[in-house]
Amino acid sequence: MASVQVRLKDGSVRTYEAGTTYAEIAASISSGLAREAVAAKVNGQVVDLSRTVEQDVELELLTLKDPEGVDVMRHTCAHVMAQAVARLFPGTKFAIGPVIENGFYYDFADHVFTPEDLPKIEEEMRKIIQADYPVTREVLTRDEALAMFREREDRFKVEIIEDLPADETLTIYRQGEFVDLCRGPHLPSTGRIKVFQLMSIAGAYWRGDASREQLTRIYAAAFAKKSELDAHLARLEEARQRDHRKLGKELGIFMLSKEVGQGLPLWLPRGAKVRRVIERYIVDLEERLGYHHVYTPHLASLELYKISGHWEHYHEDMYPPMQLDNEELVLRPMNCPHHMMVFRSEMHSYRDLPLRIAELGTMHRYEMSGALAGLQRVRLMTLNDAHIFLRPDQIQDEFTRVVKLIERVYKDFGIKDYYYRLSFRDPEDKVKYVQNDEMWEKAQAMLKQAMDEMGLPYVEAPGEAAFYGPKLDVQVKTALGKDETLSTVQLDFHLPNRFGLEYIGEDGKPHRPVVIHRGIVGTMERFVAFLLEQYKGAFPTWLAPEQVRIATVAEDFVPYAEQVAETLKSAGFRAEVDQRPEKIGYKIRQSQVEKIPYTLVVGAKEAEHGTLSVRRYGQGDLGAMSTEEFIARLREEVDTKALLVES
RNA sequence: GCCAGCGUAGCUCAGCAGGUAGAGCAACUGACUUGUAAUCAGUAGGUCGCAGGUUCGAUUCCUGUCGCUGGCUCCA
Repeated sequence: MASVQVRLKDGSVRTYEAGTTYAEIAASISSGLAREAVAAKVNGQVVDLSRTVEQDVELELLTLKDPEGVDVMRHTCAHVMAQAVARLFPGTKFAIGPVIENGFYYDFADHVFTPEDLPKIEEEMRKIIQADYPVTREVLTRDEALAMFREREDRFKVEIIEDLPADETLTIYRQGEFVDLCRGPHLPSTGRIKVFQLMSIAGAYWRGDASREQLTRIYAAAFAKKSELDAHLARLEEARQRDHRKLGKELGIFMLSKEVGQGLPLWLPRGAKVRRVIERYIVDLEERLGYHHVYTPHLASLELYKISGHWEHYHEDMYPPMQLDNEELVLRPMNCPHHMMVFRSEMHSYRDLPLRIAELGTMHRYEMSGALAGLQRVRLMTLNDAHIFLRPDQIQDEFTRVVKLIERVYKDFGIKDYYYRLSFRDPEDKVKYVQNDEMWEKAQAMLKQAMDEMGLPYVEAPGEAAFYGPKLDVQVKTALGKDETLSTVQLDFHLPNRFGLEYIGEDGKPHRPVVIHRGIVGTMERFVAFLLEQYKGAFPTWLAPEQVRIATVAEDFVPYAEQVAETLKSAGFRAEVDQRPEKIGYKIRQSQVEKIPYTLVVGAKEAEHGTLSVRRYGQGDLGAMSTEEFIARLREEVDTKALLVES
């Protein structure tokens, strides 16, 4: 028998006979490892402990302390769930059951699940785990596998196998009476599963394709320790508490109602105040940076969108045309064509470029009803939009300037948790994207180069581009963990052609400009939703709808409180007096619940000495100070856009 | 749009083997004139999302519809 050298994680090298299983190797190292190992990582690839070593390898034995070990457990747990479902609901068909963050899911068909089924499935899973079935691996040829799953009328598995190359060897895993087509690896036995909890039922399309069969997906969480599951559940609860829909309602930021229409938010006074501060901030900043803000109509002739190509590529997301007089009008889904027309309104010299046309552009998009979510996903939105007209040689400089602007703005809002995504076209998709291979290659390469030269990390996402060009998206996560785009920078060689844009070059001849589309704050709706979640509703002082609440200890001190409020308002701050005949404790509680940055308590002492008792949200009572001191403090906080520091 | 679940007072929620509803907070009235997270008492408020059906009788059961939630797809 040939012997092989196995290099372990600690660098030591041991010799085994070829054909030794990794489980046996684990046992030869220590009884603890024999007990705890769940899988083997061989030359970087995770495999079953039952596999054998056949040549010299690097070996790491994985336990449930390793994230990869936990993933193996999650995968086996998915099989256990499928086994439980097979026992409880015979005839259910199985699609796929992959591992995801914090757990796994499995997609089923031919059985309608209700939430009441989940405890039953969990109970059956516990029995399967208790029974501690060995999980065994078998290798089949493609034809054997095909025959097996055809026999079982498992249409999804059959389709998976049919899509694999003819010479592919396949594996199946068995545990007790259950068998599933699976690449593995798995735990040695079902009894090794630690803690899990079935979380929710959802619909999902077979292979993620909306034109295909809809399956029922059961999501589950699974961890190596109960404490980890508990922590996960606590995080979910925390997330629900910071959901912008809950906070937005509680704090009077916005409302939605079916009487107004789906996805059409009303900005309530407090939300409108926050939005106004953001709008002033970004417009002022952009004007300082050479942007020219314009106003253009929300309605447009359909002609305009035929010229731009939106009608061809984007009409499913547009409200249908209205026929009036001899005009067909649409609600605009984007501002780009209007800004193209602004550019075309006069002749431009190469010296005028870059020309930056900006607008808080309100637009309507017919989003699918199921996609709507609070302010995060709406049908009417206002974008902090701009179109920058450039010479080709200016692309990289200007792109860099825009990315720097994004970083500046994010810093001001304290946004730290984001990543860059280069969104490219899917070359296979001939319908969604305009067809011009050379343009796409050139534009995508330019974006990559610019990001590389700035030294910024990014991920690439094929199939995420706009129909007219690639883009850089800034991705953030919502409280509930969904990825969404906050800011976007898009490179466009297409619309300038469609609109026949020209500038006169140094050579006195007309040239075609390039356009950068960009949204920094993105849409006001999504941005405020994001901020609500990020700040847990406690806006920093510069953004807070009400910065100061003045609470009177008794009615006698209302005149003094009014005087203080007047002083603060004339200094440019947002202050209100709570003069109701309530106890001071009650007023303070209410001010705290409303997450107002500062609460001023005024009574006899303050009125007599002309001072204020200052309470900071998140910090508590700061003691007495003069009105001047307080204004200086406020001014400093607003000017520096200080973030809330909790003590 | 699709699959599943949910829809009771302004808000958060109870209730109902089918006999036309209840709490807390908020609102309003009154008393209390108050010192750092909820003073007390009282009043008012709901065709139980909407429309059909079953039934002597429906908030409760069934169907449809609208909306919301989770997920899929899509997207700023």
